[in-house]
Amino acid sequence: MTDGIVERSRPRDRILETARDMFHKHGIKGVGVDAITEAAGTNKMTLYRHFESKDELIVECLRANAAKAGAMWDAFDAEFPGDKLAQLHAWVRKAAAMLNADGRGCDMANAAAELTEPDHPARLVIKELKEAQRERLVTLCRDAGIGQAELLADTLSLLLEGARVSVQTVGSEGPSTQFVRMAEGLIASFRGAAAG
Amino acid sequence: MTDGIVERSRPRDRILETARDMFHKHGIKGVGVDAITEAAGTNKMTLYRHFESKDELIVECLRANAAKAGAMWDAFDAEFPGDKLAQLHAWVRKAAAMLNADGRGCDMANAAAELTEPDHPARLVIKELKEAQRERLVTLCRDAGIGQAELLADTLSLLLEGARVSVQTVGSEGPSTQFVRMAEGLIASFRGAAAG
DNA sequence: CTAGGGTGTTACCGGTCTGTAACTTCCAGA
DNA sequence: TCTGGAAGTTACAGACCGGTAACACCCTAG
Repeated sequence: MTDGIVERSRPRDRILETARDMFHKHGIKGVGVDAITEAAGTNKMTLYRHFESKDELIVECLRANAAKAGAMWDAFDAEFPGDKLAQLHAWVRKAAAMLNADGRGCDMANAAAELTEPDHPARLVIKELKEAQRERLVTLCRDAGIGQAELLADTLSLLLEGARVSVQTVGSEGPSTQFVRMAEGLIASFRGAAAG
Repeated sequence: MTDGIVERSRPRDRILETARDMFHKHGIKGVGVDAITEAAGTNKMTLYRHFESKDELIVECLRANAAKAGAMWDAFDAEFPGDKLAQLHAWVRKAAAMLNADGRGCDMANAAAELTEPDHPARLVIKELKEAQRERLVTLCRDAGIGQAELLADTLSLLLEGARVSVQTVGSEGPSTQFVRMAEGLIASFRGAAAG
């Protein structure tokens, strides 16, 4: 009974939240709409009144995930207003904390692995949301005064993405344990280099 | 008609090869055993005479993948016998080449994303095969005379793993384009540091 | 030539999947 | 109190899934 989340709220919200949780835990193709609606304390007809298909529900879940990630960034800015470097270090800490939180990787990456049809509606939003996240990290690095901001941001992105899949494949005791060390080393190294 | 591979060979081999190809392209849950056997030019009964279940077929495919990867390592050793550093650079080049080969990431990582049941037979072999690959890369780094061989190997692993999912999510024009640059920079940096 | 094992064929089982139809119930707002 | 829309219920369609049974075939080893 781990998939609860049946607090009283509007059915659409319950369905969205439950679907996010279950997609994350069991994968997209591993969860049927019946299971979602049951866990959300409602029924299939209500789901199809709010979402025209399972695919649209998937897309909506991905967007909701991105919104939550965006809120995380805003929290960094609120916690260290103006101090971009502190925000970057906060990003590293937060990323590492989420690594050990659960053994499931990034929902977008997992969705991309599952939804292989090249024209699946989810693929477009995955790409656009990932690009937005990259842009945000690049901007943070640049505003933190780092010279090769793009390269650092991309390296950190790949490291984190890799750490997530590593946790998923070999567990949290594998290479991902070194993520903070790698990331901090990189930031220090890039800070040491000449700024543009 | 992209899923062919119906050359005349023993049915078991055809099934295994076809399944590897189709799992890679369409994901595990995206391919049914009927589709595999049809593409392999045989039928479902023959499949179940050679594999006791789809899960066992999946495991066998993963092992075959690992064997192919192992052959790649042997090729490095044959091409640059004794020169471990050259083999490491060859590894980087090969990894980068495979990145742009197709937009699908690592089969093991994809399988781990799809097969969420914690006791799925595939999860065990994924972990053991990934750990073997890590061991091999660590050994190569160590034999190349790098001091912090484990840290370099783990960093390179995460970078590659991350690059693979990046290709899968935003395409080959994203952060993964910088993979070689990142990897070579890391190797140079680790070589510059003091050796144990 | 014959026997037997590997293979192919067809049909089927029970279950699950997404998605829909038709109808009832409930509840809030006028 | 009445009404209209949102939500719940039941049943179903049509497809696909993994897996099995029973039987016909073919080809090679003896």
